[in-house]
Amino acid sequence: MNDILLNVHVVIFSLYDDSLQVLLAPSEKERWQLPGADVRPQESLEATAVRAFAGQLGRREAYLEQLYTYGDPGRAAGMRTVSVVYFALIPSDVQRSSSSGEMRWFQVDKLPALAHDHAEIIQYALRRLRYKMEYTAAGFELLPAEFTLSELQHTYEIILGEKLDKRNFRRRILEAGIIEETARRRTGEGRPARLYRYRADAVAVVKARRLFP
Amino acid sequence: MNDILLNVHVVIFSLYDDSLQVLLAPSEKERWQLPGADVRPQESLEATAVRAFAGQLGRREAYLEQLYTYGDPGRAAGMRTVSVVYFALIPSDVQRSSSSGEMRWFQVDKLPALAHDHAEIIQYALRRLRYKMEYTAAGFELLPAEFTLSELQHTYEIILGEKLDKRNFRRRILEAGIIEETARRRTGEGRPARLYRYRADAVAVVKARRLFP
DNA sequence: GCAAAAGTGTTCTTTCTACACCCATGC
DNA sequence: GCATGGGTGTAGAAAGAACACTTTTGC
Repeated sequence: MNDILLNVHVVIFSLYDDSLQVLLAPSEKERWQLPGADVRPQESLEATAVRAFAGQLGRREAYLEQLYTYGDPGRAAGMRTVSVVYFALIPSDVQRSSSSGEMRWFQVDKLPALAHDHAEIIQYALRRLRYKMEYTAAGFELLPAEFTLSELQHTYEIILGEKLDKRNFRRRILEAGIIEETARRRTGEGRPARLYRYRADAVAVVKARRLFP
Repeated sequence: MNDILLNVHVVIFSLYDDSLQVLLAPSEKERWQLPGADVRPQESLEATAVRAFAGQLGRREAYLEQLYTYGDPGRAAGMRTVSVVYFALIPSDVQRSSSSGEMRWFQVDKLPALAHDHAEIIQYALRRLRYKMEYTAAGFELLPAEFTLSELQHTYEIILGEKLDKRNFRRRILEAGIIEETARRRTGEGRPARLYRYRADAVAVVKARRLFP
């Protein structure tokens, strides 16, 4: 059973510049890879996942979910490697500290050459993210704590890759009862927009049916 | 990175006696556990999963899907253990060879005392199975190659734990186009029932919306 | 001929989709 | 006062839910 290397990788998504981005670390031979870390003897897999991108992000907690475990022989050059892969969603207002290490953000539709099977892993994570967005309220995890309905709709449109109807979107999300008004408004160009926040008490309110599109 | 044990376990579901059953192997101290095996150096995780219950079942291939990877320190007594868990669906017409080893089938609602976190794992697998049944056509994997609509409906009722309307069920499943008539009928008590089979060409026909209830 | 399971349509309700104009602010 | 994004309702279409009787066979 030994001679098998066990590590954790994380597909970290964030919304930036009107596009969905993934955080990657440099790898050998001009390639890039998913941030990762080896599992320490007394550390949970989730803790390893968090450590894989610690320092890279602000304090605020990210949404983290286990994605899949890849372990076929021959998927990595050299030693037999089993990778437990997580995916994380980072709010768009956290510091994108380009410091510490040489990690960089890439648009998911403009990825560089990737090591091993990491391109395939990202595609799978993306599928899961889209799926998740349709049935649950995962979109909030990519936004600041307070957001306007337009920003939220925009998030869904970017990830799902399709335009949504403004009135239907608003009706659905308000009826679902997963967000609530705040007293504040965001001002900018045009009429100020009311700010909403995710309802902490509405964790599993996600009903049976699809929320979106 | 060493000192971590990597193995694979499988939650094997089958339909029997009008109830959903799970295959378990004896463990220490009067407890039972999910069938499992250690990963060999040149073996894929899926192959390990198959090996974990080989011999126990007939030749026909089972549906196999990765469920989750459990790896928190302290989840198993002794050495730090990471378990990649799969779940499998076995057609109800395969031989239930009680031979080879001492494995036994248990009703999911009458489980014995289980080792480690295996009770929790089975509960999670059951949730996933129910979820899967609603959105996909997974029910067929628990039935023989040919089956009647009543048997299929019965399968769904057992797993979802609720009665379904016969006419609506038939309409929906036929409109979904995932099964097709055969020329044969099953005879028994009452009027003979037409036999259907799963359409091999209808793999991903599963549309956007829920299939069932 | 009767018990047992198979098979078959319609109506009502709910949900979904498509669609266009007025409002509040900054410049 | 006009450009910019915010905010609002309704009607027609589609999907879902509820419901009861006839048919075919074995005994």
